[in-house]
Amino acid sequence: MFQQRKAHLDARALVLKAMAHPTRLFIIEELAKEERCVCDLTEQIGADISTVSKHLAVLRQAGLVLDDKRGNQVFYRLRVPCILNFFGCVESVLENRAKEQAAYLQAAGR
Amino acid sequence: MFQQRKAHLDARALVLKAMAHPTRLFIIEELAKEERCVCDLTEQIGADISTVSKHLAVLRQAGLVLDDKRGNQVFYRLRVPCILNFFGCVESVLENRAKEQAAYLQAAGR
DNA sequence: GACGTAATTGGCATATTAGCCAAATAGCCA
DNA sequence: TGGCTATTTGGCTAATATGCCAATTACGTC
Repeated sequence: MFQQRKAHLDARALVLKAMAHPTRLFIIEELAKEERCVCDLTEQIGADISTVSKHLAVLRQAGLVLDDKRGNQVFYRLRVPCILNFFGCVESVLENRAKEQAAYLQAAGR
Repeated sequence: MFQQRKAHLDARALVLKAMAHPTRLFIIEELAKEERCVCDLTEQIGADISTVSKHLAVLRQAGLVLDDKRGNQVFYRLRVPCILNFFGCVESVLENRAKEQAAYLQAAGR
């Protein structure tokens, strides 16, 4: 892997890594509906608010969400809606896997 | 997060996590061109073959690639080309970030 | 069967991540 | 200013991921 290509791959991997956590995927889906303050997300997720805040920081640093302070709460919103398109593709991966597993089980005579 | 939704998010996160590594992104891009044996990929990447093999196992378990043993080598190919579409979206994230950073530096008078 | 090559697996050391608590920061209102 | 709420940050521990080496497995050839 050449120098330049490596740097580019690293940058991409960072964005993907930011998305690659169930709680952060949840946040992304919720923000796709509408903006939310940290307190609302925290209540939905059921974790410590500091944990949620750190997840949001990861998403922000990756460039996936924007924050907006209003009064003493901070509202987050999705910055890059196109990532939602990707979920359809991920679904197809999951479906393929499920089918394959079913076929395997059938072949095994169960 | 309800039980069912959580399971679904976990499954999605697993697929994303499998993609979220520079070496594995490299492999995905190479396999998008054409199938490759482990030895070829290893040479391109320049890591230990066991390391590459493990990366491929991660991609396989996530359902992203398929393997095909021929003779004493194993050829891998991309199973889900739609993930390539996503890279365009990731690029836009990276571009936005770059622009913002440039604006920030300019505002700071540099 | 013995040898060589390709690939996977096990094991280990190191690095990174996640989540909680406690402490600090920031804004609102009395 | 003091008290209250919302959020972020620091610090710690536990869990997970990475990459190498060594050992094993699988295949082809002699």
